Amino acid sequence: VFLGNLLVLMYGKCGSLELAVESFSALAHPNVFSWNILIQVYVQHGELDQAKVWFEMMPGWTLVSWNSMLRVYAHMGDLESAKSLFDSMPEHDLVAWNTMLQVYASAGHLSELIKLFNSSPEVDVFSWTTLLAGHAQKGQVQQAQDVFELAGVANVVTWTAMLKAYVDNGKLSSAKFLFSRMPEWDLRAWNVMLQAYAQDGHVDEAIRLYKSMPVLDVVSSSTMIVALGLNGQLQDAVHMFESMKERNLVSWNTLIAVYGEKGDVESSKCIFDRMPCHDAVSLTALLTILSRNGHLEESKKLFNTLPPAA
RNA sequence: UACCUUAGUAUAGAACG
Repeated sequence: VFLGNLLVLMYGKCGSLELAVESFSALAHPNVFSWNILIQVYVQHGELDQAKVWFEMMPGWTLVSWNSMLRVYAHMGDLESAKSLFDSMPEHDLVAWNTMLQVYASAGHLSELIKLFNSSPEVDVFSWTTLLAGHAQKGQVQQAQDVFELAGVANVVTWTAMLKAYVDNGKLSSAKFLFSRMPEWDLRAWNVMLQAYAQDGHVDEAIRLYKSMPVLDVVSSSTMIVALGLNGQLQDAVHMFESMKERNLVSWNTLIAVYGEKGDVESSKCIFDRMPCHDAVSLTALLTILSRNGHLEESKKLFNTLPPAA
């Protein structure tokens, strides 16, 4: 069972729901861990409704199960269900409180978030970071900064959340300063800084940072594609795309959008056709590009190929 | 003894402002 659990987890992390479920069903006697892992896998794949179904099907629950379900509600934005689950849980640990904080944060209920933070019996770096991000998301940079300074605990995630707060609110110089003072950097931190340069049109700085990064991923690349493409270096953007070893849906969608911004409808279409699969973003991107450039008929035609909505 | 849960990154549109 122990090894079987690990297997379910591994499949879940490495992409395949089917394999994960298969190995779950292969377990002769799944225990609470197995069930918790199964739910977790579904959450990671965004299959929230199914995660809930599994949760209700479980023979028994632990704190971890309830916490996982709280997270499901957080993702669904279902504040009421989250609240009532939280209230009906027989006990709460720090993770439960933190997850509930996250519920309010993702629902955008800042005042409730603050209230709950203040009534938490105990807080840690997770709680502080959630509080910080909650303020940032509402554009309250100064308050976010206050939280950052008040916290007294900060790890690379906290620093990055603060960095993002500056970036999202157009404070590039503060962002640069903070970035230079970070005790350590990881891929996400670099990517946020890259994004800062990209959205401000500082292509050269972006390129310099990109070249100095010890690790890169698909996020770094698509960020650079936008930076290059929208700032007069479309060729380089395309070149970067073509030389990517791994692409995901976002990589493709990004290039479609960049071509669209440049009014190059043909190339957008071409990329769209080359993609291995599409999602709602790819479709709406191409639809708007077509219609904005006077290809209304073609846009309609594409729209009509869509399966009827649920 | 061992396995599970919480915070920070990229792409389209729409709404609110």
